[in-house]
Amino acid sequence: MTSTPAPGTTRPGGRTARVREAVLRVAGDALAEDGFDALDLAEIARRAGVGKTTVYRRWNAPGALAADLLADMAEQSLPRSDTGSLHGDLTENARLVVKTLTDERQGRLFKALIAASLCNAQAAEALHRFYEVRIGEWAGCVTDAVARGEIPAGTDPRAVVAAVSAPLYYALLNTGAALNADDADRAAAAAVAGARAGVWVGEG
Amino acid sequence: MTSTPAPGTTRPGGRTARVREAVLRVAGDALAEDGFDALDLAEIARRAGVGKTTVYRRWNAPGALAADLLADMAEQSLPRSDTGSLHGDLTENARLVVKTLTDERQGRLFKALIAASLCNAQAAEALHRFYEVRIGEWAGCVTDAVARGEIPAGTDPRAVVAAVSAPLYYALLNTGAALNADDADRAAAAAVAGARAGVWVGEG
DNA sequence: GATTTAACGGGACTGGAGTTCCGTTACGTC
DNA sequence: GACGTAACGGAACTCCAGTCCCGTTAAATC
Repeated sequence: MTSTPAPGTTRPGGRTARVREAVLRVAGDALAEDGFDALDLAEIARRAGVGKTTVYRRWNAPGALAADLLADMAEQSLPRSDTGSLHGDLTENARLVVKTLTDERQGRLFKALIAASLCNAQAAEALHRFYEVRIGEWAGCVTDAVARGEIPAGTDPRAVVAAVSAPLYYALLNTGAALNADDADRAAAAAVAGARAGVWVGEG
Repeated sequence: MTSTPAPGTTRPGGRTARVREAVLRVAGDALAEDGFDALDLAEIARRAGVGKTTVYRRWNAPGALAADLLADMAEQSLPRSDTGSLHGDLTENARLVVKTLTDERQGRLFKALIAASLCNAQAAEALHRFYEVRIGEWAGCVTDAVARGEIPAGTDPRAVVAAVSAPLYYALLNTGAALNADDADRAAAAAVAGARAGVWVGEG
């Protein structure tokens, strides 16, 4: 389809990389401050000290910019816990999620990125990949628990990790309920209870 | 602040009601088809056979239109199940949610409305109210289960109902995983396991 | 370090979303 | 059924997000 390669791919060196870094940083700030619908590429360019044309050429839509930011975030991996018990590990995971979502900047940023994913196919794909990566990073807690005999063999690790985050995001997005450390602990405890009961044994 | 009352409140009769109905129906179609970011009030007016000025006067922002649609949807209550067991009730609830979210039109509409809620404060409030209403409608399943002695006294009914939907929305929004009846059954089973384990005893 | 051209950047341009103005219609009230 | 005015609707207007054009800079390759 596109006979010409996408801008930034042929010469990803010095200047191009600096422009991308500056734009992504400013875009993150703008998304956290004003939300996805207020994302104005001209404003981003001005704040990043970059030509407006450049931003429109490399990220022709706001959704593509959000997608690129998500791809960048997915690369910044943070290590999982290993407390020795499934309950301990998942509780730490849940508290980390709550800490992130209740952080002023981070919480707004995640909301904006989810909004972007609901408005743009590229951003949607990038967001899904981001969560696949994050879930994969914590899946080891579950396989370790299986090895220790805490939960049944055949338990789907990703489903358990997803079950921890799910009620926290449901509160953030659907009900709008405020989150605290108790919510994190309950989310982890519910996931452990489900795993012990064998709810996620034998998936696809 | 606003000395003049909002348009549509003083004379909510015939014509005004017809305009609102036509605009909300068309807005729902447009949101399901093209998503929230593509919502164009001029286009809505044209399709609804209504003056562009009228739409801008009554719903000055796309988010307000989404909020009004959500308020309308919240009024259309649908009854909960009563199968005689918590597991049976929650499974029916979960399957209903999956059926809704996997429906071509409904799934897209909900995504668009959640996007709207992430871009606009009015829409956010309306969405949160919508889910509070929906959760409240099914809370009786949990209080019944407590009365039957299936789960511990003091269990928070709303938390249990929310726990059923949470993983389904997490799949829809965060991971992008396709949903099926098995996912519904597992969501319900996990909520039951958590409730039996007393995870949601003694909240707020 | 010379050459090629990918990528950047300023400035002019354009299309359409959103606003304003004002005449028309019909809801609510007596 | 007559009146006052809330709400509707057409048309002209404004403003700026997004595009286009073309000259400039610097990354990649030899």
